Amino acid sequence: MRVQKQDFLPECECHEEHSELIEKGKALLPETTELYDLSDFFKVLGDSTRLGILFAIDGASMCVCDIAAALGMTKSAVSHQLKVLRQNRLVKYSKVGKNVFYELSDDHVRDIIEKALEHIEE
Amino acid sequence: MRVQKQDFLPECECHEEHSELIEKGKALLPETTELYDLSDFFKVLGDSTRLGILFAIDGASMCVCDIAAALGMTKSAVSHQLKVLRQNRLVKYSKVGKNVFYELSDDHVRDIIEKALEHIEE
DNA sequence: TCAACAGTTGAACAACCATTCAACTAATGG
DNA sequence: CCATTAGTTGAATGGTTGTTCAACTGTTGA
Repeated sequence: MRVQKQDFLPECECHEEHSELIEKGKALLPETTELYDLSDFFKVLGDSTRLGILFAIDGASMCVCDIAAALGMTKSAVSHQLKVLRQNRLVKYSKVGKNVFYELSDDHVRDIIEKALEHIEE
Repeated sequence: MRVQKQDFLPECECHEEHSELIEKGKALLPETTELYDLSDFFKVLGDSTRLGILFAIDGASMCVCDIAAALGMTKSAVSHQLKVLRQNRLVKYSKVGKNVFYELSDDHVRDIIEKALEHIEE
């Protein structure tokens, strides 16, 4: 969701005393586009179906039909989510006959999921 | 080991030849609850406002009013998102007079965001 | 040539979610 | 005690999004 910056400032007034703090906080903010790219990336991982797909194809590439069978979902639902993963370059695919085999595009994502798993298991 | 049949199976039939592949994929899936916990965690990070808050308070704790000023948003909107961050233990807070100061709860999250930034910058 | 199957896609629908608004609590200073 | 300000909260609203359904493409094998 694209949030618009407001032209007016929030209604409180404590920032008159904290102006340096606010400047410091502002300085830490990435570029707006970078912030959106980052949240978009996390948004892709923020769905159990898409995560399930990533886990399932970790190890060996699988065709859509098999992924659907492994997750207990329809091909259509899986295909829709594969499209999202494709558009965000988290998976790559190759056609073999009637089948389309998907696999992880790199192991950067593996690391991030690994780290997140460590975080929630504590 | 026998595969347990689900209420509905995907309508395709290629899994008859690929049954080992499917089993392999299924074996890689985490427990359902763990998958949901993981996607919930990423969901929290999948919002530019919440990410902005995390960036802003990285370095020094800030009160709600200042965070709102740094992000150019209303206190209410920020407070709602701080609640989400609180409930997921990504931030902690301390009251000082009328102000409530928020800070990052640990630097596990910093690492994950760092890694994700590396991933999208390529 | 044609039937069957793997996969994709767009529309529709429902569930979800972020912001706004207004009302509220609590702390401060006069 | 009262006015003011920081912060929270619930309801309402509008946008987003995941799944379903049906229709479609393209490949295979008979």
